[in-house]
Amino acid sequence: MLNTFHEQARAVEGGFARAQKLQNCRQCTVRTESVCAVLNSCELVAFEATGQKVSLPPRSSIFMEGEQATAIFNVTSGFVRIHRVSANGRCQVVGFAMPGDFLGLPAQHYNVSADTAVATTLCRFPRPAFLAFVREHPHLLASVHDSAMHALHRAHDQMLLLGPGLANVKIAAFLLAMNRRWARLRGDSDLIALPMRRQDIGDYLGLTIATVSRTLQRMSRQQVIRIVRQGVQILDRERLERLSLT
Amino acid sequence: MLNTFHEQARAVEGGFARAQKLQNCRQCTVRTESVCAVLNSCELVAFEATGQKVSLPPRSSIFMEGEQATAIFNVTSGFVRIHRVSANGRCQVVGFAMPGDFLGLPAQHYNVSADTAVATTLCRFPRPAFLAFVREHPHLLASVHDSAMHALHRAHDQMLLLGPGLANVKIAAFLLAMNRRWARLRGDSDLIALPMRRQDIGDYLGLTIATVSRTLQRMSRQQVIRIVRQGVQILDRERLERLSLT
DNA sequence: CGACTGATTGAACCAGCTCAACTCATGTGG
DNA sequence: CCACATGAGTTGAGCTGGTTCAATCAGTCG
Repeated sequence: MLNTFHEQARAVEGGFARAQKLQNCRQCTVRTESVCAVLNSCELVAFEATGQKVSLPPRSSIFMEGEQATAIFNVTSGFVRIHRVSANGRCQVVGFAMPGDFLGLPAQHYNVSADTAVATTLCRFPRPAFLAFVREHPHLLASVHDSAMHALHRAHDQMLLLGPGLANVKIAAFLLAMNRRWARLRGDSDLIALPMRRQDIGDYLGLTIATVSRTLQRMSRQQVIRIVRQGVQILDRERLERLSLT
Repeated sequence: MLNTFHEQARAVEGGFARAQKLQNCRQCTVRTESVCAVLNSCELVAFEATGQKVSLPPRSSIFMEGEQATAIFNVTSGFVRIHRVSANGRCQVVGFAMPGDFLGLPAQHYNVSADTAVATTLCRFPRPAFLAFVREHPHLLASVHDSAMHALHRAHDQMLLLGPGLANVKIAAFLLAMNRRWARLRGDSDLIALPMRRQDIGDYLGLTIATVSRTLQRMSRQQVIRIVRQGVQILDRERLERLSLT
């Protein structure tokens, strides 16, 4: 087990054995959800050659705010928490990345930190190789740009939640949003996986861990949800939706 | 004076006389701050041909969330408020655009609303023409993408402010951020123009108008700032910076 | 001069915060 | 196998900063 951020960072750099050559992009289960979807099979082979596969244990750092951006990533399994720390020390989770999502959109320096919530696998593309590939394939840039626009849109969505508002509403809207995101990957289901900690939910919504816990428990008592290991189950979706609008 | 959103929208579409042919991009005062900066003078002439100049009175709509995106804009003077309205009716200001900023980054539909805070002039580029031009000039796409990444970064900055935190801190950080943005355009100054209403500042920071007003008045009483018409003057920058970190 | 919009100010209230105790599951080492 | 340490989550009591609601003030524009 890796214990310091420094060791964890080195794992991602490829210094550890868990980084392997990338193979079989064509069989990749999240390809259709990812920026790679716009590449044809020929381009995919060339793209594949520039990347490597990385497996990380839970709670390890992928990259940190302010670091030189040496690579961009594509999440293939697991769950990633993206956050920033403000001058006064408050941690703001600005998003969660799940399989198919793109990390570290090409800027000189990472402007957020990313770490794994659970065991996670990623495709890692060194930045120079990625930039060179993009120059040759402008439609990939268009796709990356689309992905950035989606990220911006989600950021705006989150702002609506972050501001003032009842904890009930925030949590309900958050649960429904997570449900929709999982549905895109795994199909509709009443079960919502929540691989992150209560603290992360709080830092995402601008609530304390105590309020998150109380609110979930209240919803559970009211038979709106059932709290299960690593997630919740929706019992009364209509009521949850009504809550999220109030 | 245009009174309804509908009339205002038509003004921007070019139905009114205030839309004119675009000229003199080379003399444009904000060109170096804008995405156009990457175009050489030859490209600039071609680009210029696709756009038109639009002048709008204060408090008029540029585009609205959900509308078909028919054009993209570049602010050349004035001040623009960008916002979204949540399901429960709360208005969240997600950003302000000032001269040099790009509006309506190319997506199928606008996903935010934009309206002018004061009299504003914009370059308007019809979407099809813009997309065609970008296809011919991939480095402009790169520039637009950079601009989007900046917008994403600013969105993350704002999230840090939006969450929990004392009104003092939010307002101080907001004032300093506005000061920095104006400094890029007009050079360093103690005067901070605030062309938006108190309500907009509140909707931006997740505070009510009452709190915004009280907080500014308190800072004024404490000789940290002086409240002037359409803005504030920094009297004690060091103290303001200390406040913003607390 | 009124009418109107925006800003300021006051008083009472309340949702979520703080702080702290407690539970529960997990893992560790003797 | 148990004793213990650890970390996450839950729950309680009291506090507080910002909200709400409402009144007042100050420009601005017919």
